Amino acid sequence: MDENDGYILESQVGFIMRRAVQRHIAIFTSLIPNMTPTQFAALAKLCELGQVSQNELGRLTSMDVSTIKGVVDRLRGRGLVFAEPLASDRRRLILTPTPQGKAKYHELLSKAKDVSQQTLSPLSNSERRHLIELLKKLV
Amino acid sequence: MDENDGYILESQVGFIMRRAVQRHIAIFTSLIPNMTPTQFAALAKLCELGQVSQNELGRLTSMDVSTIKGVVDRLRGRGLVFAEPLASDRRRLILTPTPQGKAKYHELLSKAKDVSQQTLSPLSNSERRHLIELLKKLV
DNA sequence: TAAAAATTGTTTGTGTACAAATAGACTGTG
DNA sequence: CACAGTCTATTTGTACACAAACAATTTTTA
Repeated sequence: MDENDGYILESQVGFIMRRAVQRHIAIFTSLIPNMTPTQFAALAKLCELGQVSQNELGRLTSMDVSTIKGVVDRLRGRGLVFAEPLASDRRRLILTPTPQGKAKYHELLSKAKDVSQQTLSPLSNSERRHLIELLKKLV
Repeated sequence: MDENDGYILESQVGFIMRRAVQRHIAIFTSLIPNMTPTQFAALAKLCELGQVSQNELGRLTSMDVSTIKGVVDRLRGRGLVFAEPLASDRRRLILTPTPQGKAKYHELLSKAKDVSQQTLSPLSNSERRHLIELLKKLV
């Protein structure tokens, strides 16, 4: 009997996805050195919506409550996001992008597109579409 | 012009991959509650090789030197891995799976296969092969 | 052989990621 | 109205992930 019993680590979907994400983050970091992919995702979604509570932003960007708190705190610390409790529901912490936050988002948008392109650069156009389609079925 | 300028967060490859990895880790955790995917990868590779240095194991499993140290320390703490300095090159920390480590690996192997299958369950067989093929081009 | 370069491992600091526990605030039903 | 359940946010603890700096040990090369 084979020791591995037919289990090849390098062919497991989880292992490969982890490596693909690592490569993507490296590309992101090289093109956008002073912001993380997670921070950009939160800022982008917030700029798209204009106004949203912290937990709701977390849900929309697939971040756990304590993760989104850390991300938002860092964006607030950099003056890109403004937060205040909602008067009509004092549980909620309402977030708004600051003018600098909006400016930063628009400034980084084309680079963010480059990140996606560069991540997908080993693939043809039809392969890119196909990959996105398959991955969307996996979430 | 549109505010988003054609940038749809939910369609960016990095965002989708992050979500797919989150789902995969959730599946892994539900089927194998007392070990992380990373720890299992390190243990699996070590059992496959029988003997390897810590940094080399990190390279083979795509883990940074400080990441692999933490992972190995936890495996050692659970008695699954044995470590000792190599006499002929005193920089190297040589790792070996303990008998319990090998037993644990073989015990978890079929569940690890289930994790991969369940992760890919929204896809047909040909889609699964295609996804793996495309992802391998991305690493 | 002596100095320079490379390799291995450790440590520190920052940033996700998630589980679990907690507190405060709202909502719905009896 | 009361109170049970739900929702928001915070806090704590564990575990990756990586950059950067460091010490110790080979290896290279001048």
